[in-house]
Amino acid sequence: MLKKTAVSLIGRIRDSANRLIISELEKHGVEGIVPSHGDILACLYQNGPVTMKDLAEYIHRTKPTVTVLVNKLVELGYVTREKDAGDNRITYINLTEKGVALQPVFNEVSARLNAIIYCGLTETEGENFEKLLENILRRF
Amino acid sequence: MLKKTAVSLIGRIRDSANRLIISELEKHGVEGIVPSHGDILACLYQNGPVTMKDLAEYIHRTKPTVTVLVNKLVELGYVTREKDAGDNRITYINLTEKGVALQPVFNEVSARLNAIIYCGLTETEGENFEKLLENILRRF
DNA sequence: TATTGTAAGTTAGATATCTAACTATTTAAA
DNA sequence: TTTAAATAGTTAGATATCTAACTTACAATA
Repeated sequence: MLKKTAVSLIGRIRDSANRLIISELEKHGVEGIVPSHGDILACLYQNGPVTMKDLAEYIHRTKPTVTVLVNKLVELGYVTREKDAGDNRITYINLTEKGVALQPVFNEVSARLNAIIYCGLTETEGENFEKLLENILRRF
Repeated sequence: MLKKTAVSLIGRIRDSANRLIISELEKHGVEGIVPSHGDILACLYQNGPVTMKDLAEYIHRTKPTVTVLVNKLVELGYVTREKDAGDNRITYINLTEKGVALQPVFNEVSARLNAIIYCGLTETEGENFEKLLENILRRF
């Protein structure tokens, strides 16, 4: 018998994941960073300098939100803004040394989070879970 | 091969679900209501008058958040506050007629959302999915 | 070339959410 | 009985998020 609790559970898992990320980062002495900031840093670790527009797409947030998030990361010294030489509308976001230095911490937090999510699942079950989530997302 | 995308997908499904709820409610002429307001109304539909404290527990939000959410629902005319006669610290939240009248709309939106989530799953698969989500949540 | 449109980014204003601090009331302990 | 502790709820202040409107720069078309 279905309980129809999936939506609620998904919301609560997201909340729990966000809290865990914030508290793990604080344990490593990193303060003022929330998961969306982490998404931005993750994008920069993977792709190098990225425009505001591409950042917004990557982290699935609007451009004004990304402006606010990047402002914060600039204040905290993790990234810098840089105007594109050819097209003056475009701003590239770059990691600073401090930003680069954060990568091992992020990998650790990420591993801890994925351990909680995937723990107890076989490889196949994990793959099926991911496929199921992808299919759900596609139906919206 | 695991992609380790589950956390990200869960976050995006939540965002999509929230957007769907808001847009479906607006289609029915209901404005200014977000999913957390819906959680409060759902609690009232199921349990009748409830205290602020119990509401907070039920919807997994803090008391100050519930205060804000209830303020909004009062402004919009869906609920009223009522002091407990015996213990003056306690406030009960009651549905108004307008609040009760919203129940069918909520049921419809809820059905639409669950159709998206559970569509394509057999009964057993749905149950396993719910169990999996419950287990993940328990591990945090 | 001038005008019109499009694209990138920020600013403004609103809101849900949190933590911390506060008020008011009830309960417990001295 | 008086004082201390616990409980219910709100207020204050901060922040991430959104939509709408704005600015600036480039592109296209007349």
